[in-house]
Amino acid sequence: MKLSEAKQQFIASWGAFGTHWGINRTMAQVHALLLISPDPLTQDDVMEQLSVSRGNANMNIRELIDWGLVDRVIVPGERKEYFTAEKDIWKVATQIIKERKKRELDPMMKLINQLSTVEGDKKDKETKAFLDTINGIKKFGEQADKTLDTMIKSEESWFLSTMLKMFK
Amino acid sequence: MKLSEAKQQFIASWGAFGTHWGINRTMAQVHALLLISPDPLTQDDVMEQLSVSRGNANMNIRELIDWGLVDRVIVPGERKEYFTAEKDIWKVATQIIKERKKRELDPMMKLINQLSTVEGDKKDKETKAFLDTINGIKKFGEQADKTLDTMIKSEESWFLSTMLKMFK
DNA sequence: CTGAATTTTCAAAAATTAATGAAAATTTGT
DNA sequence: ACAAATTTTCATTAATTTTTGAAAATTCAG
Repeated sequence: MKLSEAKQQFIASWGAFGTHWGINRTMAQVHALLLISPDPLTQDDVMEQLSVSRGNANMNIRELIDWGLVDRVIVPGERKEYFTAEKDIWKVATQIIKERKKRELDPMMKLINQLSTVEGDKKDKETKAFLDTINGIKKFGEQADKTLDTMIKSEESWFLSTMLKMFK
Repeated sequence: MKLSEAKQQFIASWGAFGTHWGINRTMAQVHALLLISPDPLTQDDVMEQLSVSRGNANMNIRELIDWGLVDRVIVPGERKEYFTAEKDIWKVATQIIKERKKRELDPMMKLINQLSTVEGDKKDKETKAFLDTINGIKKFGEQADKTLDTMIKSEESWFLSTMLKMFK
């Protein structure tokens, strides 16, 4: 398989993959493109290589920056902004976990905690079933919360172990 | 907060939550409804309680059965089919992980393995960057694959122990 | 300060995804 | 085997999400 073909394949598949995870296709494609680019790219590079409009490229690049997956790079003597993606896939995973935890797990747990205060007779079948479900989710969420925090915090030690692996 | 209000809240939020995970709103709502129902429900119960059409209810119930999250229940002396959801949230999580692994991780790894055979000079910057990314994903995927298999096979306290192993 | 380069916004259009509901198919009791 | 009950299908419609591109805002060199 030729490189150009493999690149296209990777970008297309990463985009399709993203849609299964609530991420829009273009955003995932921009991320894929930056992941395999040795040097930072400009918005125009992204527009051209993915055949998307200026507005679309801009929105999705900013969204990736929000997610902490892409950084702006200043190139001395250049007016345009350049963008680059974090290449260490373990760091990418950590960052995604961190953001999704913040955006999804935390609000869900807040809601579950509210719902667990529902008034009603615990002898009532409907009430009991509701509370059993809510409390099950609560316990699960608390465990997930702790575990994910541990994972997120241990980031630095992964970096170290990754570096060690690199040199042997 | 009253039970009826809490139920509505839970169903609506679970539905919204689902959309962040590539699951359609109605499917997540049907799941939520069955999770908090002490007894099995019929398609008509689902249609009525969620105000959705027959076709929609039918499609989403079947999809949940495909995912292994909902079962048909035979009620003796009744013509209609009844449906019930697995209530143990740890089992629910395991089942979802199992299915997503099969539907998403496995195909992605197949693609990555193909792409890692790309021809080209490893001295070329573009080729090197591509292969570095692909190989990084490959290693990550292999580790994730093992870890998820362990999680699927083991009971209860898998979450913390396996996750910690993954990152050390 | 000026104006050209660049980035950002956002209303409208396009594309995608989900829902409806009637018809077709299937199941089951008699 | 019949027919009523129930489930499933799927073409059409509706809702949602994404993309476009031109205008507005911003940045920055001279």
